[in-house]
Amino acid sequence: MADDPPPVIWARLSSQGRGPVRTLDHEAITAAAVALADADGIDAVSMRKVAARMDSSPMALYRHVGTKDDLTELMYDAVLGELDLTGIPSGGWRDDLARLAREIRRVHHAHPWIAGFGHRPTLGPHHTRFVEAGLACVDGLGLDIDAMMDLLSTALQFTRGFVQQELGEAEEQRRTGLDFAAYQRRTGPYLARLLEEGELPYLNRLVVEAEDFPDQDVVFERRLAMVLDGLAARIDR
Amino acid sequence: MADDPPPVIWARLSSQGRGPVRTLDHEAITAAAVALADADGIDAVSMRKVAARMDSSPMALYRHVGTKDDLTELMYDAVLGELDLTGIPSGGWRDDLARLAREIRRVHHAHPWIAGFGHRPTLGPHHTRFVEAGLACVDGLGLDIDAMMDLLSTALQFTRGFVQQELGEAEEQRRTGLDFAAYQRRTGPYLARLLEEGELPYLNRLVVEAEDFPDQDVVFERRLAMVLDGLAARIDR
DNA sequence: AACTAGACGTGTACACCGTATTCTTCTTGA
DNA sequence: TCAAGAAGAATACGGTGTACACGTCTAGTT
Repeated sequence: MADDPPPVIWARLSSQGRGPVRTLDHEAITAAAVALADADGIDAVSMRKVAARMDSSPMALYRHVGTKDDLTELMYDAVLGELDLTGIPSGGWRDDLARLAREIRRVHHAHPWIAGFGHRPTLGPHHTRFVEAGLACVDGLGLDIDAMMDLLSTALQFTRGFVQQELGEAEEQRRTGLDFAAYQRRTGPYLARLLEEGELPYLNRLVVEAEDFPDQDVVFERRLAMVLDGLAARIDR
Repeated sequence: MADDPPPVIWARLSSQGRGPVRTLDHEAITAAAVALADADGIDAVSMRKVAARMDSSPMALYRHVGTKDDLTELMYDAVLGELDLTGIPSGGWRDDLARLAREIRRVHHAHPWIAGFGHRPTLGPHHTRFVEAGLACVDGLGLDIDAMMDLLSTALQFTRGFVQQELGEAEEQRRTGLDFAAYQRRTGPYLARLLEEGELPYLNRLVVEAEDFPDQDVVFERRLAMVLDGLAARIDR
């Protein structure tokens, strides 16, 4: 046996053994990192700052997380722990999927920094719990597991795409410290010049005709309903 | 007048004036950065490495891009320039939107690093061209601009959500240098332990019953068709 | 009861990052 | 002719992730 690869982070969450009593554990570290990201954005999460927030030293964290990527994976799963899945599945697939989608969107609003994550599937406890709940919503419809996954994933992939775009601009404003007015002041002159050239009729219609500040909750519900209509057509087939 | 805010990058693409002849311009810088990202991933794109690739110095780039965020915006728009929009709109909204979605997915496969971007709307020439083409696809259906945007955005937001998940795992593998076998070797034992505990019936069904290596092209088309079915229901209403 | 293997946290160090500042060199408009 | 100012280079600063060596504390073994 040469080199066992380093096991996945979820298999490394060991308990107290030999040695000094712990002053740190991965849960406290994760919580500190999440708090930092919530307060100052994901860019503010550095091993040094997390350590400082815990009155510890940067390298001490590496006893518990292995690498910064591990920490971000822990952060992501921790946030998924805030999903409210009570009463799911209820038996009505459409309402259940809509609830899941709204919950996903809700935690993204609570922690906008997760929108930038790759969202690769992990084996974290909260993520697996979420997948279980999601597939349970589309069980009993006479579909095989692949078709069930199609339904669930389509709804959730749309949701994440929506949220990513929705929060992208907001996060950018927070990151650069510019509010929307400042953004418009910056963008306006160039936008005006573009429109004057007259080559962009639809961009022009967007500026002139589109609702100015649409309620994103309403927009989300409208588009989600369309997606769910598409799933319904598949189920009734 | 105190401090004009620095204008948006697209308004700063000046031409030669007084001073030494340029050896750099934003197009060459962008191309070098994109090539670097394609070859070694987005993390390899640093001002120093881009400069080195151009036999220049890091600070020379700042004559042309202002900030690294500007450079990434230029990179993103440059990649959108690879979208093939010929013949769009053709008059059939469903085929057109499907083509747009496939094109978006195609450029993501060609440049996987763009999946991690916030995708906030920019005023880059290729992005605006893309929006124009997209809205043209859903024009003439008797819908106002907001409803048109709903149709287009729903299709594209699903697409980006799909692609982001699809490429997340692949990018992670490339970044960590682990192929799928190594990933499974790493993940397998923990996954097996999870399944043995018997609390995750659907995860178990996924492992046992799901198709092992589904063709992602097929999966994408299947889900995209569902989404477009949902849009059709809205249009025919 | 004594010993020791190993876990825990610390300090230092290295290579790298984005970019502010300063400087020399070159071109062009007046 | 000449000054204004743009291009690019050099240097430097404060930040990053983390490798490595170290002293300290404890649980299990002898």
